Order: sequence, then structure tokens, then C-alpha cells
Amino acid sequence: MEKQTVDSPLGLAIIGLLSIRPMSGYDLRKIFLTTGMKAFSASPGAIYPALRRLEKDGRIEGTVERKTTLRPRMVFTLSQKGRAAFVESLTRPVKREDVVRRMDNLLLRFSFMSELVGVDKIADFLRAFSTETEGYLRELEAEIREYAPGLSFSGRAALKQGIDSFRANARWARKTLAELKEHHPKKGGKK
Amino acid sequence: MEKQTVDSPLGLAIIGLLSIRPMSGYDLRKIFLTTGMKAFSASPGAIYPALRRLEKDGRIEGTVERKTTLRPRMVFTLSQKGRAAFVESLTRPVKREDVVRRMDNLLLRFSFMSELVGVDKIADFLRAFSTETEGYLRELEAEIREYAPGLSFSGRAALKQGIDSFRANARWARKTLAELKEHHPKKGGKK
DNA sequence: TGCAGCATGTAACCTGTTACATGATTAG
DNA sequence: CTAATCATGTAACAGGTTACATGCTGCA
Repeated sequence: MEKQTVDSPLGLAIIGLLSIRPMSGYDLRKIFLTTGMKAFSASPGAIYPALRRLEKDGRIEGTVERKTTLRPRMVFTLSQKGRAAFVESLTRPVKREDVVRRMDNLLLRFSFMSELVGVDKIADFLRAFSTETEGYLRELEAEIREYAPGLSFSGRAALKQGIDSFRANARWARKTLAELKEHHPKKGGKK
Repeated sequence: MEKQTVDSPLGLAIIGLLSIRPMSGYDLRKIFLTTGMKAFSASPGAIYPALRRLEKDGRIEGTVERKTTLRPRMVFTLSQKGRAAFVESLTRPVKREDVVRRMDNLLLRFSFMSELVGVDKIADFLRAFSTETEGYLRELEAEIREYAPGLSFSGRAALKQGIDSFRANARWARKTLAELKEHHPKKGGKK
């Protein structure tokens, strides 16, 4: 079987944006610099090598605009293979470890789902997201009950911040699932 | 002047833990594996090289227990220099960019503050944290107002998640600042 | 003409991941 | 004795950071 390509956060973000429309490296940079995707690196030293990796892997294709000059503008398009692999990666099961160590990756996956997978898959994602988040939340709550007395003021407060933050995520997932059901009632999704 | 040492997340976590008590690499691993610090790498391939870097830099000192055997146990202690540098790094100003791209680093810094800096510095930190978080929150809110119509269901929901999450952080900071004032009333801290 | 912004790239470096390897100690 | 756990490490690789470099384009 094909080797399991685990995307870097930046690679995944690029693929996701290209799934919306073809773009150049510079277009991607601007998005990372100016929108809510500021968490990703906008440095050319990260973006251009990432694009070349994805191209070598056959998941995107670059075509040169403005051929005549020495400074061409390359526009990248998601290939069929790339789109298929991306859809597959979007629907991978949500594990506890993803919630604990790769929350950013989960949210990134979610943000591109509507256009590429059915409503039922989105609902599955949100349900697993809730389950795992709430599970980890219980671990953290047990931990604070057990260790709180031994911790310093700021140590304890930092732990509470973690709990608050996972709690906000769990709430978000439940609310979003409810909205999803409201806007796409009853019968299954498009895929 | 000394070169500005920017710590890797793992390096900072290790220094912080060693500021509480001396430990071996294996002790650190266990903490990263079993406590709320799961977000850090517990792999030997990350921890042992990090310890060696910090030692070479003179910020920690390793002493061998159980000298006789081929598999020694090394216990690392924070040096005076290491402690001073750590305190300095804890009190560095909180910038907008820290909130946007290095939230984890900020929370890590905060978690070790009580034992090393005065109450007034902790309060400064929380105030700057609130200010910057709320500032970024307003940026995100402007963004969702402007772009929401053009976004897909999941794209919009992902943006909302970001807003929820920063909002939770802002609330946490204000609540924590209030608790701090309650428990350490009026007159300045120890440093 | 000159400058700001468009657009792409490279090189050195740092750090983390994965996988592998090794020996020591202790409980059953 | 032997398995689990303690304890430390290395090598190959991947990906991001910072700093630098270069050329094109439109406009004042």
C-alpha cells in the first residue's frame, strides 16, 4: 500500500487553501500574514520548500505564468491525487493524542471539511472531537484534584487554564454539532 | 552583551522543572508522559540532547550518581547562571505576537512564576496577557464580521473556535489576576 | 529615476520525530 | 532466571527560523 503521508501543519494548511482555489506562494504568504491563519509560518524559507515537497509528491502542480521573465509567477493547483489524499486525511479518526498534542491540526482539518466531505462525516468528526476532549478533560480534572495542594499559585492557575481551554473546545464542538444538525436536518450528506 | 538565548519550548519546560527540584532525564520523561505537560515531547531523542545543550550552555549542571556502573544516573541542577537567565526570560514583556503564535510558551512561563518572581511581576504579566489577548480578539472579531459571508460552514466555525478560545484565555487571565490580588493584598511582592 | 511592493528563492542552523540500541536493577 | 522497568543514548531524517539575495512592476 501507499506510504502513510503525515502532513506537516504547514503542508496541510497549504493543501487546504489550494483546495479552495489555485494560488501562488506569495498569495499563501499574504493569507498567513493577514488572516486568522497567523499561526502558520509566512516565511518564504518555509513556504517555498513546502510547495516543492508537495509538488514532488504529486499532490499539487505548479504552472508558470509570465513565462518570458526570469522571475516567473507560479500558480499551484491541487491535483486529483492531492485532493483524494486530502479528503482521506480529513476523515481519519480523531484520537485522544490528537486532542492532547495536535489540537491545531484537528481544527485545521475541520476548517476545510464543508467543501470536501459530507455532513455525516463532519458530524462524526465533531462527536469524536467532543468525546476525546471530554475524556482528556476528566484526566486533567483528576490531576488537579490530586496535585493542587502541592502546586504553587501559578502552577495551579496554569493547570486551570488548560482545563478552561479544553472545556471551551468541548462546548464549541457541541454547539457546532447542534448548528450543523439545524442547518442540514435529517437525511444524510452529499457524500 | 550576552547573546539573547531564545529557548526552545522543551528547553524552557526542562529549565522550569529543574527550578523546582533537581532531576534526571528519566524523571523529566515521566513528568512529560504522565502529567498535564503531555504537550511536550517525552522522547529520549529530544530530552537528552536538550539536556546536553543546556549543560554546554552552563545553565544546568549534571552530576553522576552511581559512579561505578556503565549506566550512570545523571541528576541535573539549575546553575546560578541558569536561574538568573530563567528569571529574566519569565519577566520579558508579553507581545502581541506571543499571544498569536506562542501561547503555549506564555502559559509555560506563567506556570513557573510564583516561585521565582514577585507578585507585582505576576500581575504585570497577567495584565499584559489580557491586553494583548483582547486586542487580538478584536482583530478576529473584525475578521469574522467582514469575511463570514464568504466562508464555508466549517471555515466560519473554525474561526469561531479561535475566538472562543482566546475569549476563554482572556477570562482566565482576569480571573487569575483577581485571585492574585485577593490572596496577596496591597503591598508589593517579594522581589 | 527611484522606491515600494510583488515574487521567488537559498543556506546555515536548530530542534523535534522515529526507530533503534544498550545496560542495570528489582520483583516474582 | 527472567521479565518489567529504570535509565541513557545515537543516527537519519524532516521541517521550521532567520537572514540574505535577487529580479520584476507600477507609479510618482
